[in-house]
Amino acid sequence: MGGGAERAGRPGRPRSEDARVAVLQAVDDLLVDVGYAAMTMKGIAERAGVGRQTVYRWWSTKAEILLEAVTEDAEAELAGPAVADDPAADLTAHLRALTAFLTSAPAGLAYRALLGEGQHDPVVGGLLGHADPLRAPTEAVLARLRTSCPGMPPAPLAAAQTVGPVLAPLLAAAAPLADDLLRTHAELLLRAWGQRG
Amino acid sequence: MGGGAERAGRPGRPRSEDARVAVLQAVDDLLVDVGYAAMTMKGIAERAGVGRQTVYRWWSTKAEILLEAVTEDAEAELAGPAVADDPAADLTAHLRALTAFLTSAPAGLAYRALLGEGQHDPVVGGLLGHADPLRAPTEAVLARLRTSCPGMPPAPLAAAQTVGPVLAPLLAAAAPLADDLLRTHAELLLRAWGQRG
Amino acid sequence: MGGGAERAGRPGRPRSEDARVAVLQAVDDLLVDVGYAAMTMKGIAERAGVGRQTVYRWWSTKAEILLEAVTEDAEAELAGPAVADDPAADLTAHLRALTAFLTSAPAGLAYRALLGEGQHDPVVGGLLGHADPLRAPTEAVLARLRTSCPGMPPAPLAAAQTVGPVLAPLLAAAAPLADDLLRTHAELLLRAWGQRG
Amino acid sequence: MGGGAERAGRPGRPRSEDARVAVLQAVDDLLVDVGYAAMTMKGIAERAGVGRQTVYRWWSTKAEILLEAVTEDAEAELAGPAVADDPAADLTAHLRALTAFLTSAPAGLAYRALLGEGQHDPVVGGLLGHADPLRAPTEAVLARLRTSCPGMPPAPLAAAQTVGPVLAPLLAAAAPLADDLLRTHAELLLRAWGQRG
DNA sequence: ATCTAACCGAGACGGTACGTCACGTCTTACA
DNA sequence: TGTAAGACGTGACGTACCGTCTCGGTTAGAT
Repeated sequence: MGGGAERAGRPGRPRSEDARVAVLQAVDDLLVDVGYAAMTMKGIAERAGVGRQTVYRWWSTKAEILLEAVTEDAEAELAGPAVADDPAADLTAHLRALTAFLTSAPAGLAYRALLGEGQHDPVVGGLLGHADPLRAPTEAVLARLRTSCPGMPPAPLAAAQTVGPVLAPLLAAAAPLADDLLRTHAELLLRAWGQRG
Repeated sequence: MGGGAERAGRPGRPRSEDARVAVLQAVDDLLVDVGYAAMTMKGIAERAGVGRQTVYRWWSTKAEILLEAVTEDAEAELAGPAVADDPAADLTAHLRALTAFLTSAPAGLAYRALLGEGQHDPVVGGLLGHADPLRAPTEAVLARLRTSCPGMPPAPLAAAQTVGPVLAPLLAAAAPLADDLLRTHAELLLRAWGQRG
Repeated sequence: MGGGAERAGRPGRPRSEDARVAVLQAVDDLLVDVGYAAMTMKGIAERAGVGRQTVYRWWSTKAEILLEAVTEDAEAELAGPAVADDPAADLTAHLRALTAFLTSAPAGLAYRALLGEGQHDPVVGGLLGHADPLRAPTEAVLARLRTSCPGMPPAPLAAAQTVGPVLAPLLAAAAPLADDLLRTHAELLLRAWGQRG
Repeated sequence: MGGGAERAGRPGRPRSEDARVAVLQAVDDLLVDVGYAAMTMKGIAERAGVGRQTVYRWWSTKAEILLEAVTEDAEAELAGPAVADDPAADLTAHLRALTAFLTSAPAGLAYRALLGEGQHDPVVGGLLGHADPLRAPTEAVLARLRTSCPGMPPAPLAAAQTVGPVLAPLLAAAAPLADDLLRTHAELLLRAWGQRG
């Protein structure tokens, strides 16, 4: 991976931060310009103005580069801006942010591309499983709701019930849930979780 | 697509059904043997004992072949076997069948591969949107439940709430929901839908 | 070959003269339009409006078709038009006709193409050796000259000395001998042959 | 062409001389083993143990490779070994060497193949026109003869009269002139050139 | 002020899949 | 039987990208 542990006074020329940033930027650009499938390691190196070997030295696959490029951005873009004191409004706002992220944000497109690649390549699937950028924001929302939802199920199911109905139509049909259905979704979740099982 | 309209007494040698079947079988085999990513048009043709041009004549991409290979099988494997008279049991059984299909069945693996490809290639995404093999079985179950669920939301959301929480963890983390959580998921859905909104 | 022996009351549909002529015409056209190298059996059949199998039934290679198409034309185009009573003028006229045939006439281009193919394919080389369209006209001229040339060498060498200096620059450099050099060539030949060895 | 201008301290990995030599050798071998027509770029690359792209990087066609492979060899093989003081013997020796080269020497076979290809492909024809391997040796012989031949015509015709009668029967009939006719040919040439026009 | 080691760009290397083309054969319906 | 049409298995085409390697050069810490 690109990050890597810092190395103290090692001899030799240090890694070029310019090159690293140029590669990450090139990946972002290419994803928008040509799409994930048409993106190649060769193309990334050329777009970044970087030697091919330099790319291979720090990353193994385009998915790895994309994951690094996307990781920080995702959390920033998904961080619920203002928290309403109304649970339904709070949850609905999160669902809307999630939908917007997945359909419009560059990082969201990258995430969907990675998710797709994860179905083909188990290594990518594993990386995503450990570094799922959707998890932290979702768990933050659920933590706020937990006090008013005594019947909320264990975290994995609660997260799946929250995110799944938003994610699935996007992945399976490339069509997001309508905006009013997001609100209905939030209300139904809270109703189900409202009473102790 | 491989099917194509029937043609009456056209001149020329007719399409070889042998070749068509051999290609579809080869795709099934290769998906299991080498995985979607390592599957190539060249490899498909060779495994099928068929000319490369013959493959290209009837299909454009490996995704198209896979979609044809999988379409019929999917519905058969997902057809709810026995319908319990208990709604919760009925729904839970469907969710289990769905999980099993997606994690174990060859057609399920193919579906996930296609879903992944759909994130990269909009054409494949469109094909899946129109021929989603999960839709019909799910709507059949929901139709049975509708009488006892006066609060069930519109079909798109109801289907998303049913399938999404099962699908999302599989796609995002390659980890299915635990079996008991499927049961809890079903009960929570029925609770939310039980009372009129 | 296309010609073939006549067959008396054989059963079945007789060979289509239309198809035969269309193929020969197509070969002529294609040679001019796209050149020999780009000419294919498939293209010939399509240009002739004829089934591919029909071409293969009567000819094996494009060279064979071309040879049949060219054979008659060649002698006609090379038949010395008017015979001068001056041997030098007679010979020079023949050399000029030969040069014109090889550089300009469609049949001449076809002959050069066949000659080229003969270097690669011994079968074509053999066909040409037996059906050389240049031989008969050349021998006719030499026969007329023989009375005034007591030193003319045996026919193979005489023909080679006559035709070779015209042919070689064309084949090796795609550049014909200049017109006045043709005249000089004729005069030198006659001088060499004029006195008994 | 394979040669190319020398490049000073250019960046990047330099061209592999091993690969270049292997390709030229492979072409020589294949010409003998399978003939020109059956020789393919793919086959050349495989026989040379070289990537296909490497072949295409430096040469466009098999003819180009063959031309490079043959250029040096040709002059060496045709260099008149010993020069007799008798003009007729000198010229006859050259004609015999030429015949042997064209009928037996590997480079001669390659030259004939190129000559054939030149009839189909004008690019090859042009290359041959500029790099005709027969020209230099022939002109060397004619230069030696010129003092004793006051009637020798301009160089293009003299060369054509010398080489043409040897070359033409080989190309048109795949049959060389008989050995004694070569001697006769030389004597007739010298007789024609001996007296001033 | 070297020396050494790791980095950098460029680009050629042996491979392999791409999608297309033509090969020569075959299998139809029709004449 | 001959014919036009057209699909068949085969295999070369020329291109693109793979991941590796080898150049000349650069940039640091260690000597």
